[in-house]
Amino acid sequence: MLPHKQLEQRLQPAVRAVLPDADIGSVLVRPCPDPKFGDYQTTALMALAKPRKLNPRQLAADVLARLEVGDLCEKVEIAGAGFLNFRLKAAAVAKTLSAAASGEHLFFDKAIRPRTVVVDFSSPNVAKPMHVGHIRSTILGDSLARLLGLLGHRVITDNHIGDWGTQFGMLLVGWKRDLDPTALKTDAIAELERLYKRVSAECKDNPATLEAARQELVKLQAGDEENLRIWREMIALSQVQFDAIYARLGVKFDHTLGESFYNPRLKALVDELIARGIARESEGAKAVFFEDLPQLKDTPALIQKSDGGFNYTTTDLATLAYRLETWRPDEVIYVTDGRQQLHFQQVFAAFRRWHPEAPMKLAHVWFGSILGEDGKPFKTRSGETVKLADLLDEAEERAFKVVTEKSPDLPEPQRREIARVVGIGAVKYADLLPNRQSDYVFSWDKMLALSGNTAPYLQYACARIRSIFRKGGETSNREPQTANLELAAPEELALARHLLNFGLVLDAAADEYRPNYICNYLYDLAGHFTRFYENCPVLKADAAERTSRLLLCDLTARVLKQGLEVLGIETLEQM
RNA sequence: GCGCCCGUAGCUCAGUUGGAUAGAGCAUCUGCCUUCUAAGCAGAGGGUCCCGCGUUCGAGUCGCGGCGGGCGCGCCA
Repeated sequence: MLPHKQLEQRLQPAVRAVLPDADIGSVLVRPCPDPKFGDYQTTALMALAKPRKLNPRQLAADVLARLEVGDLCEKVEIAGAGFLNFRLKAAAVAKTLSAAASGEHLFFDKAIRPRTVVVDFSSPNVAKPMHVGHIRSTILGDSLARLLGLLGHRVITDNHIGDWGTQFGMLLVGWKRDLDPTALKTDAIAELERLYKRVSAECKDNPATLEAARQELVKLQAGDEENLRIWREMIALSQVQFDAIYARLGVKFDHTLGESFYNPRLKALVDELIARGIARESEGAKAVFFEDLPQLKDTPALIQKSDGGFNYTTTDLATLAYRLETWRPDEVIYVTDGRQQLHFQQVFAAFRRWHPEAPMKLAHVWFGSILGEDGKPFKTRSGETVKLADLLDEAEERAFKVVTEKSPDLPEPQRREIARVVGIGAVKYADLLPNRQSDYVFSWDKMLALSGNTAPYLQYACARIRSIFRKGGETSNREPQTANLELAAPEELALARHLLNFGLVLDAAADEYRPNYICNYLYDLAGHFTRFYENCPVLKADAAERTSRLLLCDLTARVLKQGLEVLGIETLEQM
């Protein structure tokens, strides 16, 4: 068991003995903000003392009197207003490292109660190019899915693509009137986009075109065979594009059940909600009202339009019902931008009324918008969005220039491969590092930066470690020599102690759906490693020290690699 | 009008049950490659955490009121 958990396990009964009514679940042990205070601390005693009007330092002393941690820690200190500070014995740190080296754990624990979690993310639209607007959902969602999986949960990823809706009326008009088969072969999405824009523009000042689009849509919805065939082809062509992007990003889905998949369920859904009094007619449409919810009382959710058509609230409700009956999940997570907060509040609230017995947690994990330098939603100068494929190309190209500059002797194919891993990693990391709820201003230079707190910095640390093993003729270091594990230099101790906190960070990131905690942890880890690297020679050290340091290097590399893997970022042997 | 989010160093941003002297990156300046990869390291400068009041032993974090900005609010998704 990890030291901070052992401390909690011993601290909690001690607190209970002193304060029998206390909620010991709040008695947690966390890393100290500054190593001068110790390795771990608890601030819980001050919080417990307050409502009881106890002297917090006296309470700390009383708890301390009942606490036996001498095997793990140096003398426990009561500090400040009532902090309890723990400093691990070097032997306790070494023991945890040895356990990790022998494969018992990698400084984290699997969930005690595994859950089934559906993660809904990415959701691009058919017939449109994937652009930078899709990147956050895709990368954040993928990372959360990986993280939950690593922690032992059963994860189901589902790409709820936009394969249905009014845009298909216009696309069908364009396809029938103006399709360029050659262009379709060369770049299907560009051709579909061209058709859509052309018809869409025409609709604005030509009512006849608008009517034609409406007619094509009605025919499609009525099951017209030709329109269905064209529609299916557009989906297939789009899927090719999606797959190409996902392959580059290393993103995989268990299911791709688009909006159209739920069409057959929508009418019955609305009928049931009406019959049960959950929805009612309003101004010709059908809507769910939430008079009893202060947040939503003025914003009913439409589930059927006055023309009989359904909208995305209807589809999302049907989707939830399908997921409930198909996978029986404990939780469904939606990863979308923050502008859909109201929508998901409505969907969740409506679903609760429809299926009050369903035990699943519903989470809307939202993120901020990508803005242009003018502070408005991001577009290029010509008004286009930046295509995701172009962004990835540029990332790899810039990385290739740097690799070529730094490692001119490597053969080109290897430099290309390094550039791919570095470039894609940089893009992902740039997206995962900020707090997801912040808006951010898109900048090529920031997105593609290769120095400072970036993925390449972490990959570089990995590559340096691998280089040590290559130079030392070591393959890996799976046989720990516990007796020889010496943590003497301050840089060694700092690095070792930081390794112990990997699991704390993974748990926090999963609880709050915030992979940026992992980014910051890994950046600190790489920093600790680099300082160790600068100050503690490994291969030139004496036998015992060398063994000890190789072990430290190996564990660091494994945590870095695992951490980056959770972020969906690859590592390299050399760069 | 109602609701959600944001305001932290010149710029971009972190900041884990409220916790100890608020941290990074970029940019600027000074050092460090005959020693395991300098995509790096060491150091310097840089702060009214938007303002005010309140709760608390303790507030960037919680509450209230302002100011400034972004977004959303029935037939698009």
